[in-house]
Amino acid sequence: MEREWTIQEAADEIGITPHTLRYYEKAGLLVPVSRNVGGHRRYSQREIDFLLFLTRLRSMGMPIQQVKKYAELARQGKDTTHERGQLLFNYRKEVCSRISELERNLKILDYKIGLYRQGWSATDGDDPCIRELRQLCTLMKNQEESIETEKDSEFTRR
Amino acid sequence: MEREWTIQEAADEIGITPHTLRYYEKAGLLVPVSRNVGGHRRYSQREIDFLLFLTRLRSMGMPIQQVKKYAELARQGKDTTHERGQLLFNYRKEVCSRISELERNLKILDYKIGLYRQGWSATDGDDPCIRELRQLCTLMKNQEESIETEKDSEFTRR
DNA sequence: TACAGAGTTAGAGCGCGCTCTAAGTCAAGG
DNA sequence: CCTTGACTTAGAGCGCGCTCTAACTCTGTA
Repeated sequence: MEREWTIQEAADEIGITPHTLRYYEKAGLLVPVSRNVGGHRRYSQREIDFLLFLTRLRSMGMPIQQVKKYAELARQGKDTTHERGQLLFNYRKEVCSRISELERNLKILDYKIGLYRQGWSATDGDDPCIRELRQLCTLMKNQEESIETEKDSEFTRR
Repeated sequence: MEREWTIQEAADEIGITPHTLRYYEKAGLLVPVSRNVGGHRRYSQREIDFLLFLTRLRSMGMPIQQVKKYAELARQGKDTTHERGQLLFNYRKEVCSRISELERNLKILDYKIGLYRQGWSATDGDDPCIRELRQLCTLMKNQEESIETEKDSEFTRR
């Protein structure tokens, strides 16, 4: 076996464009990939798998720089296992709080949609529950501001 | 009463900067706000409330253009009630699918974190469950691609 | 009245993450 | 061998959402 993929094949497999794949390489998300005699890139299963995971991180919203950090650690091998775990664990917390922020904001959206379903419009006068909505919005805003993620808290190798 | 807010006060209330507030006005998210004799902006409670809601939309990730669309409809008054409801309802669906995408990706993250907790590293050889992870990643990728939101489906004024 | 500090404008700049271009090289079927 | 299409590079461009600058004006307290 030892199958190899061209850049187009790899891109299709991963769900990005060849452009982006080269960009990721230049940006340091991957170590320069091997080439055939003519200088064309050839991707191994291992690289595809790694990229599949990196694109999951990206699609969760992890910034390129942080993905790069993770990739560099992974390249450095075993010594960085714990640090990588910590990095992913911290990011997990971020994702969780983003999810709950979305869910909190969704409540406001649902409240408004509810009003619209009843045919309400601002020109009827104030939103009947404007005070509640105002409170809700201000609350959300403040909760966002107060999210000071206490870092490195609970990830430990057991 | 009829309290008015300066741009700085309004910005503090809403949780953005005066710069951004002016930018929103220029971008058409608000109709040009009233001025005092010297030409300084003065915000009313009504405008603050409206902005509080718009910033909720923004922090859910709604693009400026779409927020603008909503704001324009709101300005046009009662006739657009249903359309505004529809707009918010469609966006609600988007937010929901983003949340579930995040949750699906979180599973992959948790899986990896689990491996790291056990002290695993890529240099030990392949991820012990690489086939599963690969499958999982590919699956996520495909689910993302196949989200073709059937628009305008279920919002109806009852 | 003076003066610090807050406000005004048009427009430039920036960080992010791609995305595309141009000009050239390689691969492979007929 | 020729041709077509995929690949290569360095670097420019872009869309988004702010964010800042410069040069100026207004406000309000001492």
